[in-house]
Amino acid sequence: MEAGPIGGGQRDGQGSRRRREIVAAVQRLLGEWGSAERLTMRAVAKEVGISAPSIYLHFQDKTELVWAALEDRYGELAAQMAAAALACGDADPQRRVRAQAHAYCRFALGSPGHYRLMFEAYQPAADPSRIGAHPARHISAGLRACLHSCAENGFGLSLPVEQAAQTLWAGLHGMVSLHHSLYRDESSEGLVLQLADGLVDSLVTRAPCVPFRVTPGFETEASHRIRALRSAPEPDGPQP
Amino acid sequence: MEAGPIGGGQRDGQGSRRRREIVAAVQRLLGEWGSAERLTMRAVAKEVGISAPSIYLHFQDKTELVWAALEDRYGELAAQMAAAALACGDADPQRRVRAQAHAYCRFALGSPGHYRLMFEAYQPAADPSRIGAHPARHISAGLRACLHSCAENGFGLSLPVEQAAQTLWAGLHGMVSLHHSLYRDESSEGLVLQLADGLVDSLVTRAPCVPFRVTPGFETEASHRIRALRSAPEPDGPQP
DNA sequence: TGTACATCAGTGAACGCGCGTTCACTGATGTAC
DNA sequence: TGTACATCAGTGAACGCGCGTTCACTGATGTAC
Repeated sequence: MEAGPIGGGQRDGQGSRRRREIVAAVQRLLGEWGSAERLTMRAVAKEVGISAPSIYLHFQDKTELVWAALEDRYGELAAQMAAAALACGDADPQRRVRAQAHAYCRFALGSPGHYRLMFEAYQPAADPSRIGAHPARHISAGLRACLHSCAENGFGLSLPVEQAAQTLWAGLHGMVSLHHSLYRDESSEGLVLQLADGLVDSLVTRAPCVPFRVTPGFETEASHRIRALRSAPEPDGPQP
Repeated sequence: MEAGPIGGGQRDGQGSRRRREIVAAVQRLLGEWGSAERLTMRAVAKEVGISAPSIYLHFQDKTELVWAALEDRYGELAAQMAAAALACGDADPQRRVRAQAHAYCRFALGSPGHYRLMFEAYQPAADPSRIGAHPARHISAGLRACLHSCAENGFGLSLPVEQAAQTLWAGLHGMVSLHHSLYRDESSEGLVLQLADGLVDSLVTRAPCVPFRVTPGFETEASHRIRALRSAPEPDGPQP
């Protein structure tokens, strides 16, 4: 079909044009369907317009294909969050946090198929060496940086920055996850965004009139532990 | 095998003894495995010590079996949360909220197989008339009641009660859900409980020194919408 | 008491399906000489 | 120019597997007479 430079083959570093077509088909199917249950090799092949065995000319197995499709979605989500924060200008940093939270929720609500696959770990990691550096974890980095800038600009945080970022991420994830699982056809995007706003407001107060409520021993021990999570496994917890 | 009153059959209202054995086997398998992926009719039958077709003598299909197993787990979780709150005596209502949050997290972390099936909706509702009254939604009722009592006892809530309860539930769900999906072998129960404590502290302040931060229009409109969620579906949201 | 029958939990074998993946083969293209 | 060969994307058919579920049958038990 395609005339390539040598023997009909066409490679360009990251892969052939066909390889990119296959990944694009996966993105389309995940976008159309709300989940990954029906994402089969045959369905992907049909979407591309080729036979299922042809996929194996470009991907070793299904895991590699799915990860190829997901990997740039993590980057896309991070980019959307960064763009939303940037669109606020250098104004109120609390509004930047809100904007990032909104971007996170919009992505999750707009691409449930991608989101569930990205954060509910149906798929094993393609590269075992990546365990401990799961791309999902980089998502909270933007939130953390934004909360940090809040703290530096006179806003009060109800928790230490590290813990506030983890709490905010978990809260947003919980909101969209419950929306996907239980409220799918009843709740609305607006309602989720309102919940997200309330969470941000609870974590970032306009004036630090209430002093830090530091969980005893958290900053000295647990935040180190949380930081360590991003690179290394760890034994059991301090509070049995 | 069993001598029954008529023709060997043995029914006692809720089902035969064998029916209860099958449900117990499902509970055991969900407890042993961290998920429901391997929960097949053949696996359940093997655990009971019977053949797979025998299950169909007691359950119409797999959906009915799984729901029979899950239904009492919702009640069990609610009971554990209520018991934890009760164990605090009539002391500090903020501590009761914490105790409930801890009970929620402990249940989720201790029974990941059950929890994921309960709140991630792999399984379609057995009884379509139940849509809109999913048992998962009753879980937040205990949190709501506790937060209400906080507000009545001089504690400040950073959000209206209704919204605070939804936010707390979503936050706890997000924490345990991320733990299950991404941090399974790295994070610890203690760390999750610390995060939960921080969330509770952010929502329930010891003194109402900061006035209610009411999302504009939330109490007048959205809280009615949230209440309505518990019984009826609804159209689209106000903030597109 | 014995005999015929009804009831019902339980079984082994199999059905039909969809899945990821493999395999022998095709056919178009480019190279070597 | 023609001919033999190499390369490689792509294909139809099939494999092996596990799944939920069905079906004809068994065998133990209790009842009727």
